[in-house]
Amino acid sequence: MTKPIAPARAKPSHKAPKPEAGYHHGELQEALIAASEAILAEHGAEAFTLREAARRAGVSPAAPSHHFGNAQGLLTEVAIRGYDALAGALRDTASRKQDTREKLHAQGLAYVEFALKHPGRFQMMFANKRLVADDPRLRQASRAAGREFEIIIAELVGGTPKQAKTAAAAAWSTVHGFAKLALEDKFGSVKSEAGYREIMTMLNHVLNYLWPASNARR
Amino acid sequence: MTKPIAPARAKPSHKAPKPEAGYHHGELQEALIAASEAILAEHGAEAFTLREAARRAGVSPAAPSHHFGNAQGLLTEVAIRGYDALAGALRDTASRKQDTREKLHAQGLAYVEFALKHPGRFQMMFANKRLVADDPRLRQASRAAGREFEIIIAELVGGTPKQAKTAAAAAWSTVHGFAKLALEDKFGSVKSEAGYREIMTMLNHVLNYLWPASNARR
DNA sequence: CTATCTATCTTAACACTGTTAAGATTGGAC
DNA sequence: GTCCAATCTTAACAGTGTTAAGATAGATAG
Repeated sequence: MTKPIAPARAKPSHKAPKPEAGYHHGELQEALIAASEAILAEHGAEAFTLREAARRAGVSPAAPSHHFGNAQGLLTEVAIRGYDALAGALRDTASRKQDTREKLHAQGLAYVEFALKHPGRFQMMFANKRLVADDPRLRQASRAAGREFEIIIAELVGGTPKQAKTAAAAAWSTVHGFAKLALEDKFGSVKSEAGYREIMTMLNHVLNYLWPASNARR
Repeated sequence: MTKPIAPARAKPSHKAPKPEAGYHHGELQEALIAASEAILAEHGAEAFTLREAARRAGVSPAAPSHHFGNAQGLLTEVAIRGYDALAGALRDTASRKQDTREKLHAQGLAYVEFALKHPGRFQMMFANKRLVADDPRLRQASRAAGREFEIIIAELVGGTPKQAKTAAAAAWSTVHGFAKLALEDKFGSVKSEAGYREIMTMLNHVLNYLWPASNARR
């Protein structure tokens, strides 16, 4: 599945000057993924439609099946990239701080920021039933993102691996729950810029409130 | 919308011994809600279908519209009852403990237990886009459930109302995030009885890990 | 250079879905 | 006893994901 990455843009050298003539080439996968991400960004996770993705990519509704099998396959690819982006954001954030405690705090902020700025993608990443939940690459991408947390946590709390895992689960739960509740407007509207900033300062308080405990326990 | 609660079961006294003859009467709302809850319990939130709910209630696909407007209306009613049940569970749980700290801990366990035992209902309660998100009764029911947390939290941490709200948000985020992540299999499979118990003991550790801080700060 | 092969895409169809308008049926109000 | 408003059905519409069968194009082999 997912093809061998395509032969690096095979050029139709003799005819058709524009690459959009007749048939798509190796770019369809990317075009479909991009189209899907655009839908998620513009209208949220529930608005995704395989046909709309195909429409935006300029192909027939049946075309995606040859590359991704079905809608779940395409969305799984989108989710994998989402986890990669999330892991990258968490890693970048941590790298910008010196103090371990600050790294964790910054990661918490970055996690929620990611969720609130890319709600459609974020929701889809955690909509197992719309994905191929047991896809190895998806599972690995998800675990890799979680590991970014564990690395900092282990540095902070020490203890046995199991203790670190529990602490990481606690941290992840907090920021994930906060993000989810915020996205469901449980802390007020997140649409306006003012609402967004209010929620982020609230998160700041929440993190300062909960996580000092981890610091004291090493 | 949602009708004036129906005239208390108008009996077809003279004909038709069985109440299932020809037309439904004041019981359709209840029948549809029950059918919807059954679908959620059996196959999860994504499996819900208005037509299937109508099918189970023994009516045509168009019948629900007269009572709930559309699918969102019906699901909103289901979500309201879900929040009521959740609030009741949280209240009952708290009432069974003496120590405030234990009340909070027990509520955390009860929250996740509710989510894991009624995943379909729980997921639907937090699927704003599938509900009439601004329905006053829904908002009130949601707030009432959240208040069960705030009551205990305020008792535990004291401080200003805003501090209490922040602490409640922290507590709610933790258990909500844990439940959500568990439901997406991020802590291992929750299907088996063994997996369920493992996750609940993990939650126990998480709560003991995070919330003692609240205790120390009063 | 030509023939063939295989991946890619389209067309057409199927079984679904939610929603709506128009008509039938009912029980109770007047 | 007649009308009325609520309730339900029938029928239709636009839209969905998926599949099978056929068309097309690019690469490959002779």
